[in-house]
Amino acid sequence: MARWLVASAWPYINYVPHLGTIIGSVLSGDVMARYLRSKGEQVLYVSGSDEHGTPIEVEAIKRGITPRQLTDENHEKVKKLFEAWKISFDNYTRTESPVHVEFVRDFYLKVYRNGYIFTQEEELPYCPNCRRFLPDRFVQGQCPKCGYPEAFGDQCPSCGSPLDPKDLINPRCTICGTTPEIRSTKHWYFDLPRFAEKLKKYVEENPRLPSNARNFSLKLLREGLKPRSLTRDVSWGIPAPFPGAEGKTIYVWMEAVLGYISATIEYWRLKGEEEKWREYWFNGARSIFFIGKDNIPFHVIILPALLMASEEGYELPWTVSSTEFLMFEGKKFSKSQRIGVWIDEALEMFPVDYWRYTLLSIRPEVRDTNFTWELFLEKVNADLNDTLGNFIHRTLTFLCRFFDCKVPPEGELTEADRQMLREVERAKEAYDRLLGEIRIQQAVQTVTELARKANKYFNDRQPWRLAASNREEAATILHVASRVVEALASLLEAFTPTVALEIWRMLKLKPGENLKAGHQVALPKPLFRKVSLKEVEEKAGGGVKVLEEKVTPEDLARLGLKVAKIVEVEEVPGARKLYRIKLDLGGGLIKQTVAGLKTYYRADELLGKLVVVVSNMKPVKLMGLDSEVMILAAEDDGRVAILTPERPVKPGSRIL
RNA sequence: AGCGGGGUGGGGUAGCCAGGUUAACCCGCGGGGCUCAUAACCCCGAGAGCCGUGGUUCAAAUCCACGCCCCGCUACCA
Repeated sequence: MARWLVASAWPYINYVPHLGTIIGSVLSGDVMARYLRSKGEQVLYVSGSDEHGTPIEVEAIKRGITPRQLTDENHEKVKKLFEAWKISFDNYTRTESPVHVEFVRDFYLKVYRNGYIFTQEEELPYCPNCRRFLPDRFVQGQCPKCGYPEAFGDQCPSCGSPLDPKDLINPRCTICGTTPEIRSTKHWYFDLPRFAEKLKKYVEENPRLPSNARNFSLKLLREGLKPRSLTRDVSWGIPAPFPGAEGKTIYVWMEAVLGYISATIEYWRLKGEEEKWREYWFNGARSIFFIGKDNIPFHVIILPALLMASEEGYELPWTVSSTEFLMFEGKKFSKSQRIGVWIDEALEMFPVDYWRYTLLSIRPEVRDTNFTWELFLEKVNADLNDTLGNFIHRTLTFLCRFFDCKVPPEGELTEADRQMLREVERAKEAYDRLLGEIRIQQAVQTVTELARKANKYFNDRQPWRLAASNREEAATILHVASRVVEALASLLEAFTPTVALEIWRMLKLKPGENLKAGHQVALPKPLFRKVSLKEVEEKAGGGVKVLEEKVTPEDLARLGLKVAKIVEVEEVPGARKLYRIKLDLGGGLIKQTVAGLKTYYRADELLGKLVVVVSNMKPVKLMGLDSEVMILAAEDDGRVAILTPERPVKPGSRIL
């Protein structure tokens, strides 16, 4: 029998993960681990907290604690959260684990002795005040290409040009603001290009890789691999084991990917079976990695190359399930802008299986998908509550009301009954086939679809009509319906484990046990409840989530949209983009605005123009000048056009 | 800029790799049925011809080319 290692990407724990992080990694991995276990396979599911590196060090400094204190705290928190999310890890460990540290050092020493590591001097920005070398992201300054003042050392967010920190004008350290200097430092490199041929073969000959992972990796290989730097001048990390590398640590990415192995070792060491981990990494063991698409190079290129470089004969990743991204209400999840839902707040709002079901049913397998509250309501109310929950509840209630909560015997099956039982088998087959291809989204749908068919069956057969007149036939129908409930429990286990357990409990069965005629079930209680938009609004309030509201004519009226005529345009001393503009709003009313139009319009172009304004803006001061209204303009990729009435109307005309 | 992934009824998705019955499913919408069940459930109907153009083919949403649009990546941000 094959041994399976299920692995999910290690969350970087400078903060709690959000919904997008876990659907691609730990939640998907959990489904697969549960599924394979249910098939009787030998499965080990591992992951852990990724806790080294500059961002965590900086976060700790900000909070006045040590990095270790920070990660101790966050690791405990995240670990507990994953338990609450019912993620069935066999080992959720961390990169500070002594087993990991020891393994990484041994591993790289081996790779070093095998001759795949070399050193090189390079020049990097160094902050004399923080006394540290700065990663590119930690240097900010003016972009040499477009002049944007807040460009990062690796890229300008305004014009998109890739940059080198040395090119920035007036560079500064983002931690303390000091001007960095360029210092020379020596670093150790992993000779990745040496594995290009073998990697190409690996990718090309692995038919299981999803197309995004495959194509992206082949593209990287076509473009040519570069040596990967292995070390950093950062104190918070695993000390590099190479001779002469005192004071250097291993770059976080390059050690965290080895965590999959160290977590396996740690698991078996704790069990007292020191050598057993090898069964999960050698001799035909199969590994499945669950990651987001941003992680493809590390799992399809770098990890396999490192395994090759060890020359120990490790099995390479059997497949990598790389999802696209989950968006939140049409936007990227953003910690700084508070866009999204984090896994701690999610559970404070609704039961874990509401989330698991919704996320799994929109798992971004083909393209980016979008989480919206509207969608959440649809999944919970229509799928879970109305379809699944109601079918189970109506069946068990019927059973208790008419048959003393006892499962009746099968009796004589009609074609419709046989058809229903065939649908159960068909659903199980589809479920197996789809999960075998790691198509979780479709597999979830298969289960809901079965419940739908069961509702139809129940309706068509109308057992309530027969309960008095033809008790035997009614009995047969309820026998069949009960078996569907039983099947739903096992099919739901991987997706919504808490609900599955609850169904087993109501059936008074142990998970996986078969239902027999005469078996007594419990009085049912509803598995789900409906969620209202209002409830979401109340719970999700606090500015964390944004609900898309439809606008009424009254809302439009609130803006006080009016036509106004520009009667005066003046430059604002000292401002690069601003004009001070006076507008005639009709009836002798003159209001002033300060608008950023100077780069788009000359003063004489604006003078006399009829424009659309929001007349009841809350006044603000810009460059010390009052701005009371706002001129509406359209923006298209850097070009700006003022809105103006299509034929002349009186200033002050209302806009409807 | 280059590269990768996409553009399918009003909304959300599947189908595309392995071309082929009336383009599937959920929500929503209009009408009807049932009353066992959590105002649930079931049925019927309206609504797209699959971004555009051109090609390959007996046959294309599915393959190819070009164009337009969206998202992401470009690897010392984790």
